[in-house]
Amino acid sequence: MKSDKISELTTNRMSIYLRCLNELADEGIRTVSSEKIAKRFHLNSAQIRKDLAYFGEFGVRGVGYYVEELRTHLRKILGLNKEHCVAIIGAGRLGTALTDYYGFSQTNFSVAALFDADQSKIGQKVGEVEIFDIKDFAEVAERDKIDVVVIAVPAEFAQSVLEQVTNAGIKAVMNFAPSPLKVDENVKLKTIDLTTSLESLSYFLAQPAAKNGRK
Amino acid sequence: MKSDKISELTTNRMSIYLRCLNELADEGIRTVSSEKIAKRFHLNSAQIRKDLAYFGEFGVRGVGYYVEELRTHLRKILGLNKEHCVAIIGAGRLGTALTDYYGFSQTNFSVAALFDADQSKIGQKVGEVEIFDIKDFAEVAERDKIDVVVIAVPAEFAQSVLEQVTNAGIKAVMNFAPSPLKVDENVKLKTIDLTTSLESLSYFLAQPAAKNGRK
DNA sequence: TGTATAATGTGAAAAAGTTCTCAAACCAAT
DNA sequence: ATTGGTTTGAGAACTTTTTCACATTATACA
Ligand SMILES: NC(=O)c1ccc[n+]([C@@H]2O[C@H](COP(=O)([O-])OP(=O)(O)OC[C@H]3O[C@@H](n4cnc5c(N)ncnc54)[C@H](O)[C@@H]3O)[C@@H](O)[C@H]2O)c1
Ligand SMILES: NC(=O)c1ccc[n+]([C@@H]2O[C@H](COP(=O)([O-])OP(=O)(O)OC[C@H]3O[C@@H](n4cnc5c(N)ncnc54)[C@H](O)[C@@H]3O)[C@@H](O)[C@H]2O)c1
Repeated sequence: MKSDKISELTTNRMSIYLRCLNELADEGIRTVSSEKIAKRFHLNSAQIRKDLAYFGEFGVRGVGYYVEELRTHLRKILGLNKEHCVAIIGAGRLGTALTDYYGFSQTNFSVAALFDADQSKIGQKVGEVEIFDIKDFAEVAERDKIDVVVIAVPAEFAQSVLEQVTNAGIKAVMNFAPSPLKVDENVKLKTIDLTTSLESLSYFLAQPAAKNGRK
Repeated sequence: MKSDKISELTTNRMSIYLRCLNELADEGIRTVSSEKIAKRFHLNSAQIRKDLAYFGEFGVRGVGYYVEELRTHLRKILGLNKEHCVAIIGAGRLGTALTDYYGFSQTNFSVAALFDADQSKIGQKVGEVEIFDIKDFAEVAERDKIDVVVIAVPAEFAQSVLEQVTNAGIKAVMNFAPSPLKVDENVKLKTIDLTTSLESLSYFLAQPAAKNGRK
């Protein structure tokens, strides 16, 4: 198949598939069918096959997929065969929670630097990670080979921070500020909006069909 | 129009529209057209009208929408005309960051309680919010009228926590653990998966089309 | 009152995404 | 080799979501 325009829904699922395969590999399972993956992880087998087929023919008919081999393919496809250096902008509550999280984690992402505008925070450290002045972003990012930025500043500053980091050449940004951001189309922006998620839950609770209420 | 099966994409956008209207109201703007909202917040005007039309006829032809009136409708639709009490399970780094965040916030959601399994944490407080033993969840949740739960425990415990809270009658759950959870269909589960989001960004960086690289 | 302008609400068309189905390919056993 | 059981990959069918296009309804003003 080998298509070129892959939807984000598909790439998100690729990440999920990788996680599933990691679990299978940990258990020493060598081959697995799309049907087995689907059953175990509550997914749809046709969708798994279709998603994978966008990227190549990884399976063997009558057999399924070789777990190790497919893992390698997925890691390659997702760009996880290289280390990514993450900078977090905003050394507040969320920023520091994320720093600890990714700093301690076993993934290909490591937090290389924190940035803030508050002079009293600059120079301090969160765990191993130093807090720099946001003014020095371009310089530090170049030196530390930052390729992913997480925005964790108050909403009103998010757009300006976004522009600062994209001007410095950053192409991938994850945003936690509840603010609709405008970005150049050659930059990938992913906004995680907790308010929207919570309000969507609230909508569900408000529906009569849901037959809510304790007991 | 007044349909009954509304997609989650639509409800998420309703939350966005409400945020936009709040901003307009703050500026003293009284009426606005779908086109104006779309231009300003980088949305699609036809989609705004279609989304709103699922719930009623809120606009006036030739005029647009009355900002205050539409806000009221949106808040009602999203179930934001009542307070929601949130419990966060897992008083770790993420759990405490979220507690502070929502505790300080101006929304209809307030964090009423934290729960943990670690005996050394139980009885302590994060800001104003007490940490309870997860064993006492049903009891405390009933007393404090908890209606939304946030799961912030390590992945391996997420499924069991989910079952505990749904057994206690909780119908809306937001999950941060990177774990595929199985849930009853009368419960709304929303998983926010940072690993998947980051890996999706990494995929984008790995694409040759993206012409990446600093400078 | 009539005409020009504005902007909604909604069917229809288009696009995107998911699921079904089955020929083709593989393995194991005879 | 041939048969039978499996499972992929991919076209077709179906579903959902988005966008288009415009008749309809409202306002303003002559
Ligand atoms: N805390 C949470 O759990 C949480 C959850 C979801 C979303 N968010 C969002 O994440 C963002 C941060 O939340 P928080 O609770 O960590 O806030 P916070 O106030 O604790 O931290 C924000 C930090 O950003 C810094 N900052 C401000 N302007 C800056 C700039 N121009 N450049 C660099 N740094 C700057 C501040 O000095 C501060 O240290 C907000 O937009 C919030 O809505 C927070
Ligand atoms: N820290 C982050 O920034 C971050 C970001 C995204 C996702 N996550 C996810 O959120 C979850 C929590 O992350 P964290 O960094 O806060 O971890 P953490 O280790 O700091 O905190 C986890 C807490 O959960 C408690 N816990 C364990 N089992 C429990 C149970 N059965 N019932 C109640 N409490 C229990 C632990 O005692 C601990 O206090 C993890 O699944 C993690 O993958 C964390």
